[in-house]
Amino acid sequence: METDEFQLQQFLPYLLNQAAEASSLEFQQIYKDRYGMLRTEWRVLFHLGLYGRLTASDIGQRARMHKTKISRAVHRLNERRFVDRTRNEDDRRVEYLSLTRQGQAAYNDLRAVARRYDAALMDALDPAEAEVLRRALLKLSEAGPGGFT
Amino acid sequence: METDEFQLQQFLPYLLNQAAEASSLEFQQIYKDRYGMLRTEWRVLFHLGLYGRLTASDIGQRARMHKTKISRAVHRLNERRFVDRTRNEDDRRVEYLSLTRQGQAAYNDLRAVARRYDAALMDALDPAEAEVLRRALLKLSEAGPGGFT
DNA sequence: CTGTAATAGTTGTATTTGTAACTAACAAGC
DNA sequence: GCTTGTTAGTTACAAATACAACTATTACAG
Repeated sequence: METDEFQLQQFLPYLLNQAAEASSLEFQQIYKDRYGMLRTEWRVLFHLGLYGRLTASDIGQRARMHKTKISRAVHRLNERRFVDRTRNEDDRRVEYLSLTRQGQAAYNDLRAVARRYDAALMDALDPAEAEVLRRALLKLSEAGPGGFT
Repeated sequence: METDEFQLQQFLPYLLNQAAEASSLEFQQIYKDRYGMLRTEWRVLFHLGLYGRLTASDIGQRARMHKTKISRAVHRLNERRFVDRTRNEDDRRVEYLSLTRQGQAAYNDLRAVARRYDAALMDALDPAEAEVLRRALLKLSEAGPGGFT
């Protein structure tokens, strides 16, 4: 048995994807069932709930989401009266997005669920471990491997 | 400023997804450019490279991947002569999958890249942190939050 | 002004994915 | 044997995504 054998379970991108998928599954089910939202829509909703009025570009930067995804998510959220769109009259290219009353209610509800969900996930970890995990994930989110290719 | 304000950056599924996406991007580019593979195909390739001959169901269990994804990945990998399919004559429902010489070569190449890539990712973390991260990710991969809904 | 480039956001089309229904082969009860 | 159920894998169709090309508006150089 070679000791330097490559282990798939040790490959960080794989591990991260597995953990991300496993940990998202049940929560995804909740916003889908309750509000018929897709992941992109949920993300837009949460950004607006957290930061208030934003443009599509703002959300794109913060969430690292492509503008076409955002455009379509916003369209659907607006259609279902979760989001208001108001054009900036000083620069008619940009449009401000904000939650409607209904959007705010959905956000409040899902935020509460998310808090409990997060706590339940954390139960699998001890507190020190959880803290290190968060820090590490933030670092990894910043960028990929430094100038790999 | 409320101290119990929900923070999106603290929500584990979100953090995990961000980190997974960021950390997969460049590697994804490599197997796509060099071998025209999709993520599902890469995963099948790696499972066969690591564990040798497997059935589609075996891969599905190990990788937590749906059978239709595997079916399609195997089809394409076979088409491009990366994997061989041989029917089990004792039970003609099952089919054994294994790497061709060409598949083995691709696996060897990508495994080497993955090792270096992983090392580069790890450089952003200190060793103790990396160890905790791996353990935590494995725990989270096992299951979602315990009986949440 | 006018032409060129940049920015915000949208739409079109080809890929990919998810879900359910399907075929084929085996197993087990009667 | 024949029905019923189960398992392995595939296929069909709807939904979602990626990528490129597009419109509309502003900026700015000459």
